[in-house]
Amino acid sequence: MNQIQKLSDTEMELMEVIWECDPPVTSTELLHIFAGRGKEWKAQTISTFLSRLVDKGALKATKHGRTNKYTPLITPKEYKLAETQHVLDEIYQGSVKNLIAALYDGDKLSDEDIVELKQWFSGK
Amino acid sequence: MNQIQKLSDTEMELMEVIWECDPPVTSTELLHIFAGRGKEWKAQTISTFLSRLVDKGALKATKHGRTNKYTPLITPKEYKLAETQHVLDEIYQGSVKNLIAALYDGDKLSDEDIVELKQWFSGK
DNA sequence: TATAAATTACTACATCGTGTAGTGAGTGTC
DNA sequence: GACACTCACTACACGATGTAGTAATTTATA
Repeated sequence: MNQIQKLSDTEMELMEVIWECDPPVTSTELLHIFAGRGKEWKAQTISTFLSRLVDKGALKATKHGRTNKYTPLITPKEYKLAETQHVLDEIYQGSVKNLIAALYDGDKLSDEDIVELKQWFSGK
Repeated sequence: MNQIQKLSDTEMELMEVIWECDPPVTSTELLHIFAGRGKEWKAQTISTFLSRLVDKGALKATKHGRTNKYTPLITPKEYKLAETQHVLDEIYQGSVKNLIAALYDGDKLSDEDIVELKQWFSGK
């Protein structure tokens, strides 16, 4: 399993977009997508982030002629799961029960939540 | 509810110790506690962290003569809960069910976990 | 085939958070 | 009143981050 380094907010923004539009993508495509959303980045800015994402193991670059095509090495699911696992380990000794209990004790579990979860578990 | 800023690793280390030994505490007390654990910090280093923790809203300082006494403004529970809530909101749209489902889909929920959780929920 | 246009790789740089600590000023203590 | 201690303020190096310039390479084109 690939260890993935923590991504910064902007790096995540890039990844979200890359995950959405079906990869592989080029820096120019991304440039246009972001321009369309009002993010007027310079081409180099995008390139820098792409390189860093490659360095961090989130993307793979393959040269097609003069252009790089970037492909994700992780899925959003995997990344989010890793984040979650991290929190779980750090704060709750890896125990989901501890997590749930903490939320409950902290009044973060509404009655509806509980009903929903009971139902969910009854299906397992 | 007090908004608390994110604490760095070392800041958390301080907080953990402060939470353990019953507050309020002075910088000198902390200095000795850390010295006892092999953390040979300068007095000023501790002081700086304490100020920052005050700035971040994690501690309150009250002057007793020349000395400051520091009292936590949040409990470990509260802090951890806030962290958890943050992740929950960021990644799972605040839905505990989404979280659980993601863990399940990612094979992070063992059979024992499920049994344990079912049992826990049956008590609610 | 020489040149223009595009894209990447390398480098730069300001800003911020962090870990670590010095200095000087104020305030109890003897 | 001299001394010692503690705090507030300031400093600083380092790494991450956001942003981008420059130079080299490569492709399309005149």
